[in-house]
Amino acid sequence: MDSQENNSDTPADAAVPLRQTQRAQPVTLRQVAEAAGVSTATVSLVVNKKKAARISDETRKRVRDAIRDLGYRPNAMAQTLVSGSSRFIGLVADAIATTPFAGQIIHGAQDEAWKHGYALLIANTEGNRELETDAIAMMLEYKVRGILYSTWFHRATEIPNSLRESDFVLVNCFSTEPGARAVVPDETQGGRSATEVLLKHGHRRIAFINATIPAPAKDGRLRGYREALEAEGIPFDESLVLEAYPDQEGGYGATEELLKRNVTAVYCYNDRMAMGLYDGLREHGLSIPDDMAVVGFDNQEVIAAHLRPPLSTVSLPHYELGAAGVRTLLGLEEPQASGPAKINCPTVERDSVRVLAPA
Amino acid sequence: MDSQENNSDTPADAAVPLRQTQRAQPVTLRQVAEAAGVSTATVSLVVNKKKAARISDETRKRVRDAIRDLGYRPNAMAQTLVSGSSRFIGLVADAIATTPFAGQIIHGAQDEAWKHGYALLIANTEGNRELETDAIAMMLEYKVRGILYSTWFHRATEIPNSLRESDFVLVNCFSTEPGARAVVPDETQGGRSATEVLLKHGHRRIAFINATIPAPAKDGRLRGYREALEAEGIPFDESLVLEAYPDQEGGYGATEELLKRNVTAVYCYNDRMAMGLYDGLREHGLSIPDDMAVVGFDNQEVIAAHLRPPLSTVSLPHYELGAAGVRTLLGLEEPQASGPAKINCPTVERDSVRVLAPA
DNA sequence: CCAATCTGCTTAAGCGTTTTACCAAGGTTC
DNA sequence: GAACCTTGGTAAAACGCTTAAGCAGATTGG
Repeated sequence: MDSQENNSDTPADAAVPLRQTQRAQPVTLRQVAEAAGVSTATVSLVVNKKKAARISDETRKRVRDAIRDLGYRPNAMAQTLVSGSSRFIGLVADAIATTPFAGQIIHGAQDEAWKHGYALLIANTEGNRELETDAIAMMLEYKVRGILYSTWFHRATEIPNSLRESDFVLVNCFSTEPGARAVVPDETQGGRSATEVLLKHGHRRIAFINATIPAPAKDGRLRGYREALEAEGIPFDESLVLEAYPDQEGGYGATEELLKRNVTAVYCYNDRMAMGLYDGLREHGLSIPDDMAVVGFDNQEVIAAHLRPPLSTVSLPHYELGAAGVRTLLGLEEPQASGPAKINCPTVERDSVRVLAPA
Repeated sequence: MDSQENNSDTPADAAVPLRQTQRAQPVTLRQVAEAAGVSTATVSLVVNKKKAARISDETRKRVRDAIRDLGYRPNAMAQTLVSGSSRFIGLVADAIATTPFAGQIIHGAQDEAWKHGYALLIANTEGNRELETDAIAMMLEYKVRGILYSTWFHRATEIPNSLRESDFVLVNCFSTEPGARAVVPDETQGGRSATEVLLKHGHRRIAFINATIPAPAKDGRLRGYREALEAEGIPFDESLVLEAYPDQEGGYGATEELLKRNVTAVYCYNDRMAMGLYDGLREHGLSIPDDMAVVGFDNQEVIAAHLRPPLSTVSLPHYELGAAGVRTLLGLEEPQASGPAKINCPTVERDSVRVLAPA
């Protein structure tokens, strides 16, 4: 729709009054019809490029000229009203901006929705149940095609009741309820990948600093670690798994314990812990990756890419989650046999891991 | 609207078939009217709580019961169609997720829009002009109340032509064109505040590591630095202003030069530079804040709050920008005499600055 | 007891589209 | 030249809602 060109032969600033007229009262189909000397049906047929419709080229042109001259834009509300279904997809998020994560979900959802001709309607609930109900109500009133219900960290969730009135997909969260479609990151595969990066570089004694707080990520990332070790024939050694609060302080605080383990590499539950650990190791005069190889998890760009040395890590695929959520909603994704669809967490290799020098 | 309670006297799982019926064919006003034995006008009046309308309590109750039993939701499209103006505000962003910043703008805009009964329609253009035109067209077709046009970093911008067909406000960017409303961060005040944090703690020889790349921020933050010094009667010393690429590497690389300046404090163009500088200072065995006080700019949470020690900085008020954008659009903000409205950049004091020990 | 007012509701037009059914005029066919 | 088809269009209903105008019946005023 490139109808904003100035195709009149008046000077450019003549557009100003025109514009204001338009702003006050948008041009309708009827006006176009009158201008072109045809019925509204004809204009509609031309606008929608109906192949089956029999409209002469001459009339078609008259209509198109009128559209351009008047700067006509279809009223999507009216279209929706008659067609019955809107081109909206709703996205309700519990924390739009607490982390860059939610932003990525929005981004992925928006791109994918757009690709299929849908617009994204977003609402932020800040974890507030009442706001959430209102937000969902609003979306239902706008007759959205469906709703993406997302959380900023991977967790189990309850399905709000009003959500059931619409088609919906859980994004980055899941429910035990049968039949609820959901997409989540594949934590186990991520944990496996993180560990494999270390294994690939020759490390055999690898510590894992897990989180203290329970979460699907905690279990999955540990499972992946075990799986990777076992695939290499390395017996799982419980004493190499530490736990700390999953932030910088936690990583920093775990340094002492870690050094007692006599390992050559460590896999941290997340990048923030790795960031803290960097400080701890540095204080002990140890260098990364020579004295200790480190991998993180999450790929929090601002941190991981800019630590010194840049941190090898595993990406939490938020963009993909948003996009896959939309595809699932629209039924474009293979339906899962059971449980949530698991999205791959790709490895991001940087400089915090190097081939282990022979001892 | 709490209409999803199950108020029938059938068992709870009777809700399932009901739900599916609804999904197929949403309940309309007319159906409610029939169920309640009144006209659609009456239902409409009850739904919209028109005070002036004369409806008996008994009828009112019958209608409300019918609404609840049927799970009626008004069709916002139809409402919009008749009222002529939608309750949408569009937000077009050039980079939704490149940084957490855009997320904050969305968040602020969403909250404020919501407060005034508007829903946010977002589009991400990734800097692509064609996508942008399409996105704006879509918003115009949905008859948005107005459009927020935002950029992820503060800069001058051209106003896309189609944007003019609607009410609009530039957010985090501006145009030289007269009459274009805009909201931007007050870089100069921010620079002043950053410097004042240092001055307040007794520092007098304060370096400024500015960015090499031209931007409103570069000029404004420098101006603020000068103003703050001059307000304290400290002459501006050009040799204390360094320049580096505004990222971690840049900050790290500036360490040597900085140390030649014999200063007790440094104000960095942004947090990422400060992060790099932390590394550089640490390599020289210097401690923050004892050997060098540091302040940053941007308040990029993931970095600033979690550096060791946590970094004092100045906040880029993205949330406020989004919110102020909405208020400006709705005409709730005092109109600016001229130029963009400048939003305050608040100081965030952490531990990277301490009172200067007497020499 | 008639007019005026009030109460409680309904009727119907209209918002901007889409779409089905239909129509008139001209061209073929036989 | 009647029966048919084709072409190029139009008329009108419908989508779900709001709202101004109207209309009965009850109540009040004089």
